[in-house]
Amino acid sequence: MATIRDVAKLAGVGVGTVSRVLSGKGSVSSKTLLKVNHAMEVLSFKPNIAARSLVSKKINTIGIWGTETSGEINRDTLRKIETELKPFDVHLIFSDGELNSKQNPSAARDSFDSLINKGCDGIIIWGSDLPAREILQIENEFSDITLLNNRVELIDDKCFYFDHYQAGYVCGQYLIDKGHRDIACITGWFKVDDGNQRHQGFMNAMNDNHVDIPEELIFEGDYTFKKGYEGALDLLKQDKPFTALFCGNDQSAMSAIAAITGKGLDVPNDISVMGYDDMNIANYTSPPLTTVRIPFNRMAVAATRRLLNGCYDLDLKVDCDFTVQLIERKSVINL
Amino acid sequence: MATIRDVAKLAGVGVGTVSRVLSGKGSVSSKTLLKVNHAMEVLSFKPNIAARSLVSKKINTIGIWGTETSGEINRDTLRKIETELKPFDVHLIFSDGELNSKQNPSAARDSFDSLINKGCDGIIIWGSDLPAREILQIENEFSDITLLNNRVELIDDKCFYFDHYQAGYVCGQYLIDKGHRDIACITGWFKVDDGNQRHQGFMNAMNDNHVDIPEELIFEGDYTFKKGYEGALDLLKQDKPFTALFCGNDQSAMSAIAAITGKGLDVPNDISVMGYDDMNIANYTSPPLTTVRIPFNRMAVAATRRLLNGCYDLDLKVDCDFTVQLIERKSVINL
DNA sequence: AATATCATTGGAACCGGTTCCATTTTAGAC
DNA sequence: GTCTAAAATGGAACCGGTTCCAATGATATT
Repeated sequence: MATIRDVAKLAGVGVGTVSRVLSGKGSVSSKTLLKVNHAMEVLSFKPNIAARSLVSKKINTIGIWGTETSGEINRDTLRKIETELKPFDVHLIFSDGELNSKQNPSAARDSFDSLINKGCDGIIIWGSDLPAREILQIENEFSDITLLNNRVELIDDKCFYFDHYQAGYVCGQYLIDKGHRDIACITGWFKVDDGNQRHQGFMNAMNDNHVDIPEELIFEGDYTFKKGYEGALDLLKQDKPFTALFCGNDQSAMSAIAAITGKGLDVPNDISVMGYDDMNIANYTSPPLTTVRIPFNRMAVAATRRLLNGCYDLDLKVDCDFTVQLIERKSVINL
Repeated sequence: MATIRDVAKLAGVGVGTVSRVLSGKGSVSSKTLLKVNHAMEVLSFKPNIAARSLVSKKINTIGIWGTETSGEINRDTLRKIETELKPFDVHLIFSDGELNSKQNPSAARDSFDSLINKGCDGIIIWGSDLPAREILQIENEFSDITLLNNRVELIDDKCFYFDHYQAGYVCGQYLIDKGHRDIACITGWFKVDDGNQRHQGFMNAMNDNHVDIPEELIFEGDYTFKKGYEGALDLLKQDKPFTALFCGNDQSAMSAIAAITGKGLDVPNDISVMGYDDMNIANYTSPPLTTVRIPFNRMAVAATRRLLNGCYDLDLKVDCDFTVQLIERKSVINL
């Protein structure tokens, strides 16, 4: 592997000159430029990233951290983030908080620390799995972070969150407007803030409309396909008929539909099912899912830009306006 | 940020000694060990990764590259790969070949090069989007690669592929065994080898059983939800009734079911649908999908280990035996 | 007590870039 | 042709680790 000194020697110039050519900063005569470029070509010179990082103190990678269940770290979103990073030649590494959590209870923090030890220029923290206290401490020792789908009071400018309370309320109100009164729930994951918020919003919509949901019709889920399926079967077994089911996310809604259909009932004619998130799959369930659109991708892009601004002293525009949008498809009918 | 020299000074020892403590190699008296550890603690010393990489010529990250449509680079698989890397403190960065491919036709290669320029210790190449000639050239200049779901003759030991021909044949034979004779297809993506292979296997099963599929009942898909949906609608419009539909992957099967159901037909009673891959979603479609299991995760783990062995001179066990398994659920009936 | 052996240690040199400054070259003004 | 300002250039010093070797200290052997 050729080094900058090899290039300098071959081109008959000093290393400083080659470096100037490389960076495009400082002045270089056009004659020298040609010589150097030619030498780089001949030696197929590639600058060593480690040497560069040693001086710049930037490794041009940012980390993203979140737990398996806390949200939708899906490929599509990751790709959106990558697209933001690409123009600045920044790469993304991720670390999964839930990894090995059974063997090691502190795995969440461990996996986070692995991003810090790696020396990432910045970290996107997805979800609210880390206590606020710890986040503030991290922010203090290692300032370049942004939070996605989480809110911590003292660093509000670094938080990109969504009003899940309102979205939950919208869902509840929608089902009521459609004439449903016997309603069941497969909730999100209560260990995580947004799961509570959307449930609270939903329940308050029920309250405000004087609709009572018996406890047996509330199943605590965790956003997975598995729990959605089990939850629907469990709810059907209760001695309380219902005409609508609200699910904490689209994945559990999809598997709930599978469970309901598997029992010989029809969605939406026997039971309406409402999702939450508007993931890609929501278009292609049978029937297509009525749901509420959470602009995760836009939030992720905003969090990424905020982070880039902080890490690399940029001034990218950051969008902060995230609103609820109800997406009516075929899984909820008018009673 | 404290450096190794700060630690040495505080502990009253030389930098070599601190380095020896850090690496655990070479001998250090227990008294000195204590002093050094204490100094590191006090200064909350974290070794600088860039400086380390500069010497070791390893950046402890590997890259994974593949295009959007070529396969199932899903979160689950990435997580499996990460789990393999974690014990060796290696991170994963990925680059998406399909990114911006509309604006820039050479984007696939660009995104690959970005991994090389980054200086990754090794790269997993997923799918067969890169021509064999280019792969061999890459292997030549940059030997640490493994191929996942692709086969290139001269570097067979670095390839982890699956017999899609056989799997396609199994699917065809299964539908025939179930009594189906009027069969339609939404194929995989023909630009990619495995798409051809599974289709070829399937068609040969048809041939061997003297079943003829009219051209109108073969829709060329691309593995996406979208094409699956459109494909099913297109096939239903043809003037050729069919009792079974074979899809190139589970995603297109799922959306095909949505399309068929949306037209008021029943799966499987009117039309049986067969998937391919056995992704997680296959359990939760309505009805649950009969499909064929492709052990992507195991293949990915094998490719990862092979790469680790090459990059870091390890000797991990590499599994190479990947066999077809038919998964019967509810989307195909006996005629 | 003298010697051999081995454990322990300090620190210079190195990895391959960037930065900065002193020096040389060039171009323009008179 | 001389003077001056600006452009262009070379290379030492530096970033923060690792490696290696010479030097020292400790222990065992005779």
